[in-house]
Amino acid sequence: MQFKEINLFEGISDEDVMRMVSCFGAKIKDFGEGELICDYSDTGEEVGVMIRGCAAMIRTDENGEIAVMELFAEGDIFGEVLAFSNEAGDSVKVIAERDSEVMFIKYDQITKRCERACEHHSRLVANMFGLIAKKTLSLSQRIEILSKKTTREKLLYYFNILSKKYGAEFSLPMSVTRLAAYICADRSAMTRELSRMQADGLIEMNRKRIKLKKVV
Amino acid sequence: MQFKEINLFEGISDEDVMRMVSCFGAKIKDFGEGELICDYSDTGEEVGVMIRGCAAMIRTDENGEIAVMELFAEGDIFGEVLAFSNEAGDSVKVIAERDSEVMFIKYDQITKRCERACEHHSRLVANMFGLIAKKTLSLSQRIEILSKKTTREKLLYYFNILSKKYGAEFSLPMSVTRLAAYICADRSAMTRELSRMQADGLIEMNRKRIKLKKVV
DNA sequence: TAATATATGTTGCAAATGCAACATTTTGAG
DNA sequence: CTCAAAATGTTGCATTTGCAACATATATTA
Repeated sequence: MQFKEINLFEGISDEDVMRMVSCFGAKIKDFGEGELICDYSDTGEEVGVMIRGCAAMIRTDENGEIAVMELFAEGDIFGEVLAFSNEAGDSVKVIAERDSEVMFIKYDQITKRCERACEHHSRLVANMFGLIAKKTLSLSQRIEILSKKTTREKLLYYFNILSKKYGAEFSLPMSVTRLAAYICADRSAMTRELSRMQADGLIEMNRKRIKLKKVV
Repeated sequence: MQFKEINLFEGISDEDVMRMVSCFGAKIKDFGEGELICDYSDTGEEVGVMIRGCAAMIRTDENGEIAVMELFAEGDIFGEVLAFSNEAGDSVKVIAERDSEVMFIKYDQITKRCERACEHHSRLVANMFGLIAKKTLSLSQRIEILSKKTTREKLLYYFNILSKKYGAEFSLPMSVTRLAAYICADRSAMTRELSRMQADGLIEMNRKRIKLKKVV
């Protein structure tokens, strides 16, 4: 295991992580492909850390419609309190997409100063804040995008965010189909708008490769 | 001062709050109406706690357009890391709307275990998690709303959330105009849709008072 | 490799929406 | 109370969008 690559444990050595894990009474479990990692009907006050593999958070509504809410890769954390609202009372589950290893830590163990006063506890708390803040940021970013009126405005706003990160030429970090879902637009309508934007000389596009002509 | 009413300090006595404040080196400042509380151009690693009064987070974009992003009441916390993304590089400021009192605490003081080992430090951290989680929840709730295709679906989803909280009859927690901004719809178009929903027997509505006929 | 599933691209059409312009009501300041 | 400002309600019209039904391209698996 290389815990160093997991953001939650950044700045903490593998040995210290192991020490904290036992101090916290955290559990590490293995899951095969398709196996249920957790179910948010029974609310556990735990945070899950993807040590290895990947998983998907799946929502099933009362009509049986299934939606992938989030994908988790190695190093990602997930938990009931972390970034999803389930006001509709739908079934929300996390399912392993491959063979995976997940660590479960109780929230109150993170917030409490443990009795043995683990050296790196405050670092863990700071990392946790950082991760939640990052998630919060990506949520508010998406709200900014969704608050634009037209598909063109949504796309341009999103492309500008990407261009600030990667420059005027970049590859989409997701498929076109997923992009449509992300900006909550009909896929075909979005493709049509992308064509128009090319015709209007705003972008050049080839598959996932995009060149933003006029950076705002 | 009654710190007990401030969520961040819940479960901590006023005396202990004062003790922690001095231990943290936190500052309490007064602001008059219209005064600048903080500016996110110069990024301070602090969290602000509204002790008294209220304030607004204001964004000004490159075209000089002004938008109220958030309103803060007594007990609310705000901070750079907390729930806003500023990819567009707009000017974001927090302005006092009345005479107000604000406490500023440095993030790392919250995450670090202080040297004098304040008794209630872990309670503070837990409260902070709770507040961020609450904010995260409201953000993802808004995303759920914005992801609905039609104005009617947005409204019904939002009304159902409210009805789970307050029952089938409730008052809007904001003005109709603000509701339109919240669901990112044109105000007049939204009003039109509300009329149609009444005509279709989905709701009864009188000003802010709403009765949801068919709870989903 | 072939066969199948998935992703992408295109278009007509009906429905939903934004926008503008207006009337009316409510609120708040003096 | 009076008056002005803000909020609310209404409607016609042009634009944008979702939807359906396709064709084609790419990826995946047997």
